[in-house]
Amino acid sequence: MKSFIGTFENKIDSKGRISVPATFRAVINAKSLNSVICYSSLTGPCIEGCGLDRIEKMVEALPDQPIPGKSEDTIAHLIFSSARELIFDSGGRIVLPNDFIGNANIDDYGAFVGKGKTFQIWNPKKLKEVQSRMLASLISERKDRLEER
Amino acid sequence: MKSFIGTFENKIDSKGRISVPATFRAVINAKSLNSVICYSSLTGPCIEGCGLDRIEKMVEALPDQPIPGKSEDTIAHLIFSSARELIFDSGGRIVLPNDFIGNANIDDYGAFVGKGKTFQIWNPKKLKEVQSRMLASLISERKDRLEER
DNA sequence: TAAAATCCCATGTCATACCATATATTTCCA
DNA sequence: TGGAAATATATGGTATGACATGGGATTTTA
Repeated sequence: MKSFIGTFENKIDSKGRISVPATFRAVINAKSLNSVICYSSLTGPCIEGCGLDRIEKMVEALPDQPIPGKSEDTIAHLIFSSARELIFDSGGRIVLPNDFIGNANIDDYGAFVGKGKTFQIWNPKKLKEVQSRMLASLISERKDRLEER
Repeated sequence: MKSFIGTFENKIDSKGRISVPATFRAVINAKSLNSVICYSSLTGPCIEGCGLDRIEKMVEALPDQPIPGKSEDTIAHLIFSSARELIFDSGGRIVLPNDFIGNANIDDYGAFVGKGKTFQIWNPKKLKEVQSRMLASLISERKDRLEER
């Protein structure tokens, strides 16, 4: 498997540890990695994650001479500065830093959400809210398009 | 055979296992795959399925930016988050996750419906209802068109 | 030296890989 | 052309191993 797909809900213990779903670990292992890179999402209350390889690609894509005010550059710096490498323990768990947990409003359970090249970690409750909102907007969009005819 | 065609009704056992029709398996095997990717349909009460190759194409097609656009993000969220790789056992069966079964209102039998590049799994009863409704609306549309002449 | 972070081992549950059987379908020979 | 053997397919059951999670030991840092 090359892509992160599926949703998996796992427990966060008192030490902030959470099991990375085995299928996600398989994606990472296929790249001969044993860690994930995580950072606070810029688009919503969740934690974003991916393999180190994707970060490196983002670095390559950046212009060498940063142009002040250029938004991609600003965004990249925001991501890089908050990103952390979280290494799997022998059981396939990672420790979620407190600021990440706080930013994502996570308490005792975390929902891993596959998004293809990346994944996200959500408060399960919040995730359901957002997803139903997304579904609703998709349906209303379709309706609009039909009515346009 | 390259496309999923035909309808096949198979039993679901107590573990959620169901035989994938041999002709569908042949389509998958022709791509040197031994699994199907399934996800809850966004358009009706059924399970959608295809080969991993189709999903990977979708992943590649999505722009990979630090901050994704809203509509791409919605699609990625709704499809990839519910998608799962279901691997054939030695007898050519897959295990249907419970949430898929619930979403599609399936109980003891599942109907595989070929749709060309994809297939669907339905509650056989529900499928008949929907199909007869489709047929009826198609006939009435034709009638309208004939009367216009 | 105390507190926190990291590593290592231990356990119960559940999924799945494997084997077995029955039914349907095809093939091949009389 | 008919019938029997061989094959493929669908379905049932079991046991092993993987996975998620808990706790303690060791190391690091403040």
